[in-house]
Amino acid sequence: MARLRPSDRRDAIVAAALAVARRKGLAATTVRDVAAEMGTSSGLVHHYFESMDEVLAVAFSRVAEADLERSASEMASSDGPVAALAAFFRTYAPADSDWAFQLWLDAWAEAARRPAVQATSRRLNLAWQGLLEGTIRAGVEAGVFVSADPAGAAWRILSLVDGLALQVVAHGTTIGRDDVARWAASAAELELGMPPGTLAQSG
Amino acid sequence: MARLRPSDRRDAIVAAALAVARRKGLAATTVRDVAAEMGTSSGLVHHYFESMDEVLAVAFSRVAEADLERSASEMASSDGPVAALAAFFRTYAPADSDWAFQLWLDAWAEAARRPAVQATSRRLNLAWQGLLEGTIRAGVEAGVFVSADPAGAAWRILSLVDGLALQVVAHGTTIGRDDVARWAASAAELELGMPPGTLAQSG
DNA sequence: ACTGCTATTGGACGAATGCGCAATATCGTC
DNA sequence: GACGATATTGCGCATTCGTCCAATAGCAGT
Repeated sequence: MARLRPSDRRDAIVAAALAVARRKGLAATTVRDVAAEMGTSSGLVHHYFESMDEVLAVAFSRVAEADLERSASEMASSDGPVAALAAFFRTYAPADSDWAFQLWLDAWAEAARRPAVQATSRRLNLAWQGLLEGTIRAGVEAGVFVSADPAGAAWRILSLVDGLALQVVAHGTTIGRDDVARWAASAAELELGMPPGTLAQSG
Repeated sequence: MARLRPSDRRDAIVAAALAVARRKGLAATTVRDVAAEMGTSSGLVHHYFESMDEVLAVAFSRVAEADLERSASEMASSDGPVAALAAFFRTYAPADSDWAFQLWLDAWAEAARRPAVQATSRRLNLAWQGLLEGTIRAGVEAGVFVSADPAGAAWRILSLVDGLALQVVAHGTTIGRDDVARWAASAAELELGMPPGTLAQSG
């Protein structure tokens, strides 16, 4: 196969791993799968990554990080905490693509067996929570939110969205994507002491 | 090893599989593990089950079903909807054991790729939601809960608990088991229009 | 054109997996 | 106590896994 610059090859390996993971799941993605997807030999993968665990962690991290940054930038450019919170619900992963959230499901399950995946998953979840907590604190300071425990509120809102999205992606029935958005928003209004419908108007 | 009646042996195999899964996780449970746990040969497992997949599916279904029935019976024998709800939070799986919830994580991730797992997972999740919805309707009727949408409220409470427990089991930090119980209960109080602390007193 | 660096190859290795099968042990029945 | 049915054994087979390594091939700088 063509000789690539190291940074390009690393990207190619990660991209190939994601292509396979999308088809077979993160847990079932093997070194040989990745090599075959790229059309190269399997030894090449270990020339760039210490272990398969690391490949999967980096692959997962790439998509998850991109989603996080997109939400973060949309929230940062919003006009005030209420609009930022609305932007959060609008851009949170499951809204636009099921497969990205399926990757989260895979990562959560694999975390118990793959240290690198667990570290990445935990780091990104903490980042999401921090993003929310910061917005909530800003809203409390601005007088538009009421919360005695911004950190806990952030965990509750994040967990609710994850739990609801889980039902949609894993089971694909009874709950719809629009239910997730609507219910999560109304729960947030309740949690943060906003008048019902506030978030819907700002979305 | 002692010669057992077929139905007893099947039970013993499933029990052994669960004992191993408790230690290593369901995905990492092998035929030889199960045999060693029972103190028998590995061939015996295949004499009773078509495949290892079937063993794991039955094992998962057994614990999940048992947890559900235990909660259902505790809730049914409770004194009124408030006590029933408190019983739900008290007996819901992640509260007492991490490993059972790891089974759920595995199941949710695998659901996308294995129809049999998805069917079982969906059925049991629906049962949990139904259990909650029934309790909420009873509470609304009795005048102790306020809810315009009992079905949605049940999904929100269930999803919140799942999402919080997920953080505990998958990442093992930042959030503790007691946070899950406390936060879920207070969110339920908010959701169902109960005075704060109501559930803690009934727990 | 030559040379040094390294990206890439392709297979070997050991460990682990699910599964199948002939041989053996053990029970209930007559 | 002998016999038939079958529960149980113990190992072999083919695959697959992650990892490693010596050999090869291709590019950059002189």
